[in-house]
Amino acid sequence: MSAPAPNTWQSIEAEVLRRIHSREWQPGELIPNETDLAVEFGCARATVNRALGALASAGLLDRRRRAGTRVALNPVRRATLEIAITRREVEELGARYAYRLLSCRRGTIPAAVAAALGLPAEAEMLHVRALHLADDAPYLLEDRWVNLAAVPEILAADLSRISANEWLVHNAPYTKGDFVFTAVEAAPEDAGVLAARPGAALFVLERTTWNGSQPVTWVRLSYAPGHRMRATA
Amino acid sequence: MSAPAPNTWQSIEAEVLRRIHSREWQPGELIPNETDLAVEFGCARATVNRALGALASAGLLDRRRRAGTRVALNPVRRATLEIAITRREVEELGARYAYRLLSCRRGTIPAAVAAALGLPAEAEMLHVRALHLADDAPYLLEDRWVNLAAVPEILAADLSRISANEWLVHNAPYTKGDFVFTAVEAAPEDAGVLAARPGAALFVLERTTWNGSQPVTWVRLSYAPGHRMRATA
DNA sequence: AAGTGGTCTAGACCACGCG
DNA sequence: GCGTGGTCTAGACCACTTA
Repeated sequence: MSAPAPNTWQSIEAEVLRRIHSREWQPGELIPNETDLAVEFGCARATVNRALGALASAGLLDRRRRAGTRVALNPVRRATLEIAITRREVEELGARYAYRLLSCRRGTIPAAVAAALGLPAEAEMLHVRALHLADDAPYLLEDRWVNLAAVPEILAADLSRISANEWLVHNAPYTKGDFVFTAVEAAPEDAGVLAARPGAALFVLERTTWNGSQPVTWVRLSYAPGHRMRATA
Repeated sequence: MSAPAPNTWQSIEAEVLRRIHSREWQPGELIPNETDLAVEFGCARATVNRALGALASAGLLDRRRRAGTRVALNPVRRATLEIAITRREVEELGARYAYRLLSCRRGTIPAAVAAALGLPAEAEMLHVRALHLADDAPYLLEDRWVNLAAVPEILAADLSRISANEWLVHNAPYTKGDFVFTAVEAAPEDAGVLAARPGAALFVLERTTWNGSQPVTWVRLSYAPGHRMRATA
């Protein structure tokens, strides 16, 4: 007999994963409870709990008190996207970052933005349009509305030097964010800024953020044609 | 004095988050170690560890052994996308799901697919094209290459009844997946299938999956115009 | 060398939700 | 009611990394 395995929670996670993949435990099937598995693996229940918790948060197990733990019938894979400051996103591509403020003024929001934020149309907002560049080529067009009731200090920021994106990340935490990814055909005015052909397919990310229940900002990021956003799971 | 808080790990996470947001702990700053925080909060170190671990995995703290825990200088927000079976995706929209197999035959892979999978060009592959529909309208065009060395059993599946998507989720687990999101202009042949105008902007998801080190499948999902993919953080 | 986070243990209590 | 997972505790050992 070799020495027993160290029984880390990762090793138990791997063993459980093996049993799922090998169909030893079938989709939908109830697996033994934590106490029994702890005995089988010769470890503490907390260790089993950690391993099963990780698999549950990965979508491979369904766990419910009293009802026990089952192998997920329809495993939902979760892909994690890392959303960094645009400046760092560009720098990590190995490109030189530049930034240009296009316009910045107070105004009232379009109905669609008001609806997304849950604000009245007459709310005091700051509208910012800015272009982010990578190696002098247009990289991303930022079209943003900031709720001045939530972040009045942004009026004192010099948005021609620091992007609203970066200023907000450093100065306006948010507790909740909604992300929507779409593809749109470039509108003529956006195409001009992005050096794209009108009608070109643009990858667009719309983000709405709240701090607690207070809406903070709505932003539409239109990437230059050909952009690829990566994720891993 | 009121009774002490129950000191769940969530309550400690919330308190640490409050200190970060309030700038009591500044970006880049070293925060007290787990032992000291456990004393301050009047709880076990494991509880502090769990709370700080959650914040670190959310990207708000940087933790390193010996070096301690710092407030992240550039918090990287992580958005989680749930990737379900297409059938369920449609059904959860409240629409009636339908599926149509367009073509299915063995063949050799294009160079780009071979490169993504890390396979030689002459690998034995199955090429599947299929259309997923929501309420009889084209929803998603699936263009897939399956590595027959990894999943020979798929030849026995009736892919005119169950989609390759669904068959693979239930029969071919993967351990690693790469996702790429882009926007492309609809090619004439794809536009026809999707009932879209040639040149329309399509939201595209390319996924490459491996089981261990063995490539399993490469798939390109082209959504009908107007598709919105949502995520939360 | 020494201090930090990472993890395991054994035990306990509790919240939830099915029957 | 009661079995399940969820969590907390107190203590211990270890791994990593920086000084």
